[in-house]
Order: sequence, then C-alpha cells, then structure tokens
Amino acid sequence: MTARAGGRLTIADVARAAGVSTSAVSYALNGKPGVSEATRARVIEVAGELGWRPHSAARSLSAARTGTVGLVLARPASTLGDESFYMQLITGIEAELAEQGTGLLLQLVADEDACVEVYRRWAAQGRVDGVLVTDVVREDPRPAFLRGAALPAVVMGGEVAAGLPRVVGDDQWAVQQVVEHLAQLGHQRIARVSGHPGFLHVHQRDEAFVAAARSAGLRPQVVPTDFTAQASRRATAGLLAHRARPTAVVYDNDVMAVAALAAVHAQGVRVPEDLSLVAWDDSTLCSLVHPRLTAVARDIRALGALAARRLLALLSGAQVEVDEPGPPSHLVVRESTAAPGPGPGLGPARG
Amino acid sequence: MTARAGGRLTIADVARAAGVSTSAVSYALNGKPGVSEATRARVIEVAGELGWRPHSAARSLSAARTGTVGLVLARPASTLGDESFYMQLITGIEAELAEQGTGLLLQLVADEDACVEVYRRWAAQGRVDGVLVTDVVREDPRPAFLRGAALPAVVMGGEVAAGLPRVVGDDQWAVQQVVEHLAQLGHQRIARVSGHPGFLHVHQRDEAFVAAARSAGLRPQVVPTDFTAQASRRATAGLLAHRARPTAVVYDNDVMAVAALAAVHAQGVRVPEDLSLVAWDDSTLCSLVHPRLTAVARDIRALGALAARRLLALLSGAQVEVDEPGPPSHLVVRESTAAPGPGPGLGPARG
DNA sequence: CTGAAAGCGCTTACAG
DNA sequence: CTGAAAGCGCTTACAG
Repeated sequence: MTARAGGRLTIADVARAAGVSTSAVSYALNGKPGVSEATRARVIEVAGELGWRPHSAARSLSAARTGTVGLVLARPASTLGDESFYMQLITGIEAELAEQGTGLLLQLVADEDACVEVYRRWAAQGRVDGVLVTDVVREDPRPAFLRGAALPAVVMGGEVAAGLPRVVGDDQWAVQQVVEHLAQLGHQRIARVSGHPGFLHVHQRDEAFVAAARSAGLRPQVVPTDFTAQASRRATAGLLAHRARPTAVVYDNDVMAVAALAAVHAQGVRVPEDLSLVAWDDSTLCSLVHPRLTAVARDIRALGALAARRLLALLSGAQVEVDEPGPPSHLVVRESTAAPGPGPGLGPARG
Repeated sequence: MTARAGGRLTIADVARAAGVSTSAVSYALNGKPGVSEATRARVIEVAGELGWRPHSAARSLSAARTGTVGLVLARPASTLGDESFYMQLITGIEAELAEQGTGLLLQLVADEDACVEVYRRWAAQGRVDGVLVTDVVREDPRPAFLRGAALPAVVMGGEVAAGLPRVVGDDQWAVQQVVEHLAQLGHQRIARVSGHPGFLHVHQRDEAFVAAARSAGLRPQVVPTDFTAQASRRATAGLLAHRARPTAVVYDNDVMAVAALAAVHAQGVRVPEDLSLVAWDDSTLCSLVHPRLTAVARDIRALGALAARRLLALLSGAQVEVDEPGPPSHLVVRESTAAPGPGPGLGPARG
C-alpha cells in the first residue's frame, strides 16, 4: 500500500490498490457518474489511506483549470503595509478560496500597466482561472484588457461600470451618513482630506462629499493627497491656516486621520473640542489612539470573501449578476467628533 | 502568425511559424544547448511576436517544477491586518520571487497543525516547489514535517536550530541595545510586555531581556500577552499598579506600544517624563503618534527578500549555508524615551 | 544541430 | 458500470 520507491504516488497506484481502472479513480474522486457507489467509496478510502492527491499540474493540464485565482495589487509597499485594508481583504478572499480548495496567487506591482502585464502573462501561461481586481483608477487599463483576454474577473469595491462583475460599495450612502452626523452636531464648515484622486472610489467620495455637504447647507472643502501621513499633516495644516477654517475634517484612511490627530494635538488643538476628526475605514488603529476616532466601518473581510465567492461562481459557469452590493458601511461614532467650539478662536489660547 | 481560432497558442504554433521543431523551440526558450544561436534568436523573436508563453501546467508536469513558492501564515486575521510586519514581509518575498518569474501562493490558517496539513496537501499535489516559514513556535511540528516530506523550505527569523536553512535575526543583540539605552538614561526598573510566549522569538527575547537587564544591574519584569492592544493595556495597568513600578516598558509590537501610550496618557501619565516606552519592530505607526516612539527597527522587506532568494537558490540546487544572518536590527531613538522622573511619584499629581 | 517520440499524471469521450 | 486510449502542452533523452 505504499508508492514505489523514489516515485510519486499516482492515480495508477490508487487504481491498482483499489482494483479498478484509473478512470474509475478519477470519476470516483471527482464526484462524477460512471462508477458504482460501492466503488466510489472504496476508491475514496484507498486514496485516503495512501494519502494520494491528484497532481496539480496534471489535473490543470487535462482539465484546463488551475484551481488558482490571482490577485495583483498595484500600490506602494508602504501603503500595503500601513493600511490594514489590504491584509483584511486578502484574509477574506483566502478564507473563501480555501474552503473550496482554490489557491491564491499574489503579486505586487508598481502600477496598473504592470498589472495588465501580469494578467497578460498569466493568461498566456494558463496560470490562474480568474482574477480579483481592486483599486480601480480613472482610465484603468485593466477592465478592457480582462474583457478582451477572456480572463474571468470580479472587481471589488468599484463604483463605476467597468463591464465586469462587481461587488459594489455604498460610499455615497456612507458619505451622507458622515455629513449628516457632522451637520447634526452643528458643524458648518467641513473638509475632506482625500486620497489620490486617480482612484475612482476617491473621486466618487469627493463628489459625494461636496454634494452631501451642499444639500445639507454646509460649506465643504476637499484636499487631495497621496494617502500618506505626511501629506495628511500638510493638508491639515493648510486647512487650519485659513481664516474660515473647517471645524471637522474627514480623512480617507486611518493612517492619515491618526497622523493628523497627533499633529494637531502637538499644536495645542484639542480634539474634539476645537476640531472633529473622522476616519474612513475603521481599524484597530482608530481605537488605539486618544481620543478614539469616529470612523466609517466596513467589513473588509466580508468584501473579500464575497468577491471570491462570486469569482468561483463565475468560474463554475453560474450566471452572475453584473453588480452585487458589498457589505454595508456604517458610521462608528466615538470621541473624536463633537459639536464645534463657540467661535473661530482655535487652540489652547481659547477659554 | 496567429493561433488557430478558438485554440490556445502552443509550442507547435511557434515551431511552425519559426520553421523548426517543437524541441528546438523548447531548447531555445529555456536557454539550453541543442540549437544554433541563429535559430535561438529567431525562435525567441517569433515567440515574442506571437505572445506565446509556455503553458504553466504543461511545463510543471514535464519539468517537475511549478515555478511557485508557498507561504502559509498561522496567525489570527486581526493580527495579520494590524501588524504591518506581515505585509512588509510578503512585499519583500514577492519582489524577489517576481524578479525570477516565480509565483507566490499564499494561504492563511488557524495554527501550526493546519499549516502542516497545507504543506502535506501541497506536497502531495506537487503544488509548490518549496515554502517559506515564519513565526516558529515551541515544539513546532513544521520543521520535522518539512524535512520528512522533502519539501524544500527556508525559515525566516527563526532563532533556533530547526534543521532547516534559516535567515536568522539578531534579537539578542537588539535586546541588549534597548536595555543599554534605558540603563544609560538612568532607568533602574524596566519591563517587557511580550507577545505570546509560544513563539520562539518571543521566548528568546524574554530570556535575552532578563539576562541583559541583570548584567546591567537593572531589575527586569516580563509580562506575557497575546500581542493585542487590549492585553497590552491590561499588562501595562498591572505593571503601573505595583509599588516598585517600572520607569520604562518595552513592547513586543507596535500595536501594543501605541495602545499603551494612549492608555497611560488618558490616565495622566506623561511619556516620557513619567514613563519611557519602546516598541519592537518600528513602523509608520510608531512615528504617527505623539510622542513618537523609540523603536527597534528591522528591514522586514529585506528579510523577506533574503529568505526568498535563499529558497530559490536551494531550489536551483545551490549549496546553501544552514544559517545566514538577516538584516541587522537597530534602535531608533525618538521622543518616548528619556531619563526617569525624580521619584516613585507618578502621574499628574507630581510636581 | 535537428526531428520524431516518449513521457509527465491526470481527465474524458468512447467503445464494450 | 467499467476499461483501454487519446489528449492536454510541454521537456528531454535518443537517434539521425
């Protein structure tokens, strides 16, 4: 009942041990008709005893499916490390894939064009059965390529029509919740320190923010950044230097919000008495600091899992809706937001 | 010059287009002897024009190598997301692998036993050429399995003999730097809020900490945790409640250090006037807070890259040393460490 | 230096 | 329900 010395255990070994043909083993293990239930059970038992598993490459070659899904991330290494978003997303994706015995091939690249090159190579090599796409940018070359290359794909969190199946966010709704929260507290001038405007979700949050603020009678400002702590400090300092400074600022990630908190704190600006702060994408980090940050929370893991499940469905030939809503956002109100101070005076000199 | 309709482009198409045999194409593309340089050049050109790439599964099956390396992480999803360590490590690994055209298969599991199950499956399926191992625990089942399964592996950051090639850290040296720094500032009682004691590197840092403190004439304390912010707050509160409270605390990750900073700050304890804080594994987070945290910095990306390079060398049959030093640690002194306050009095009531 | 052929380990029509 | 055989797309001895 052991493999021949030096060799790999193959389907032939299992067939021999079970006293059936190799095709019977294949049918039995893959849950296909063509074998009696008695034979199927015996084959499964024998395979288990021997510890045989179908050779991945052989199966891929004959079945024309790899059992692997690809994820290419086009963000700087520092961003990937600092924002828990990506690891949470990967965790969610992986959990779903693992459940179905599918592997995750991960590659990190510099930009969307490099991303397309990876897709092109993977498609030519038959390396993956499909890919998961995130961080769609304006004029993103990926959707068009993926449609043309016949490489199945699901876009995560994209807000615009990409012509690909998508798990869509509810950013617009979430932006409204944030603005309403600030309006109810009595804020009149609110600002948004946003991420890189090339990202579609950033652009759409920007527009939603301005629209929601105006319709609530507030005066909005938007400052674009590159998602880094340094850019956040600079943007925040710029906002606070104005005569008509905002009394509340919404940041596009947790790192920028926390960096701003520390920076304004060091200048004697009190949060939330002098300035209210909101972070987008709640994280452990937001609860780590003092005061804890009010934040827009999403179940990123669920987003990843949902996208993975959809891709697997797509690969198994199921009909899938083009758009499916992702996990809902909700505002987690903590201590960093409160009613604005009495007047334009700001800082420790006040009171 | 195009593939036949509906079909995949194969080596036969390239051979036909170049007017040679398929074996000549294979030799030419793989840089093997057996073709003239003129033929090789023409084949490469034709393959490029057609956009042909060897089919991954076919190559794996015949060449008995997958061009893929595996990484299994056995940590809770929250830890993976919160600590930038993992994404930095993956970034470093991936950069090195990508350069050599090797893929990274990533899987997340609950514990070391589940990790072994994945290795077992991968080995049986011929899914990867080798694996990278991190977070070695006491009585870790993985090294023994990997040696037995003939699955090539390199251990990252392990400090003990695992019988596998390792990229080793310099934790002992780093601990000494931290302790010396605190001793020079005049601290007498120092504590270490360490991670889960099951991890070998944690255990070894614990021992090194106690030894270094004693030999410097200091009084050390060690409190084990599970690496979470909550455990850090509890451990820190416990330390500060003692009569002979420490005047400096070293935390085993950035999240715990930042959580403790916020917690003691909320209680009126000033950092560094009343309490000095040190974080292990510097990160963006450590520079985000106020005061910025003194921290032990390592080039995690370089660690990942080095381990990946070693594994690739191992796979290509090169002789590799069993132990190779990883990137050196160094102490980054910032504002969270200073000389201890004048007496046992602590908190806002003082002075 | 080149070509025809076997073989990697599966899956899947196809005939019994 | 079962078995013999072709085929997936490469690599690699082996004979010319």
